[in-house]
Amino acid sequence: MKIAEVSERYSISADTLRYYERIGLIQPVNRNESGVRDYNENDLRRVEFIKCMRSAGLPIDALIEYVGLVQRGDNTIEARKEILKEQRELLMARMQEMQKTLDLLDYKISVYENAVLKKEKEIIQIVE
Amino acid sequence: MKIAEVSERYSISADTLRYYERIGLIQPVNRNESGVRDYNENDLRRVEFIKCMRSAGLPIDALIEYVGLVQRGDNTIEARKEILKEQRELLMARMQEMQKTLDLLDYKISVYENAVLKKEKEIIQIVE
DNA sequence: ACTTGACTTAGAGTTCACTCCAGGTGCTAA
DNA sequence: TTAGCACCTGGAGTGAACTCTAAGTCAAGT
Repeated sequence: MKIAEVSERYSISADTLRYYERIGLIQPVNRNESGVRDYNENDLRRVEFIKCMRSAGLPIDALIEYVGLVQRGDNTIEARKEILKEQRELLMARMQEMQKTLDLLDYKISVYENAVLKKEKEIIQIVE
Repeated sequence: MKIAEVSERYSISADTLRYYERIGLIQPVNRNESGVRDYNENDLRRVEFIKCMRSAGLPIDALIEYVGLVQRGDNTIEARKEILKEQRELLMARMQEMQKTLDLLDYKISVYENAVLKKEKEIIQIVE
């Protein structure tokens, strides 16, 4: 599969796919005789994994480290697990922050709803 | 309260606090006779609000727009509510993405745990 | 009187993660 | 056989959000 189709399938620009490969976030993809990338099943699974991790904001350098360990093979399992666990903790922390913000947003929105209601009833109220 | 104390209290650098004020994310703070910022209760609440919103990744330009409307006063309530609602939706979407990633991380970590267990078993078998 | 240290400003620099560009190669189809 | 298109590369440019620097002011302590 050529880069355009991969780009289309995962909604990642071809530029970004090449960039990911250049910086070692995706392992080098096989080329056909004229040097054009030809993604195989494995490559696609890797692209999908990286897309998922990046969409949650996992930093590129942590992912490069992880991918490097995967390439180095079997006796890196413990180290890989540790990276994932660390990123998992960071992700949970961020999600908890976001939940707090979401709660505050919900509260503020409800205050505004009430303010609008009151206004409709011709009562003026100052809300911030 | 001077900038250093605000910075300390909310773990936001003084540079960032000044930057936020410069770009209109925080309303101009009163100064003492020698031009030094003196944050009052209101300023602190605004700083805390911005900190909360930024920690969840709400973009600065949306927040500037919101803060601008707050300053313009009462007949901007509907517009303010709309901004908050929009940001709320975006936030929820991001959290859902992150939940997917968290699930995948959990799955991967469990696979690694099993892999480690198997290796230990193999080693034991070899030893025995 | 002088040093120290916290504050001020405008503006430059940094980091992250892309995104774009110029110039070039190679397949395909009229 | 030439036009068009998708692809390639190395490197420059971008946008968001800070972060740092230089040069200066001011109040307090020695």
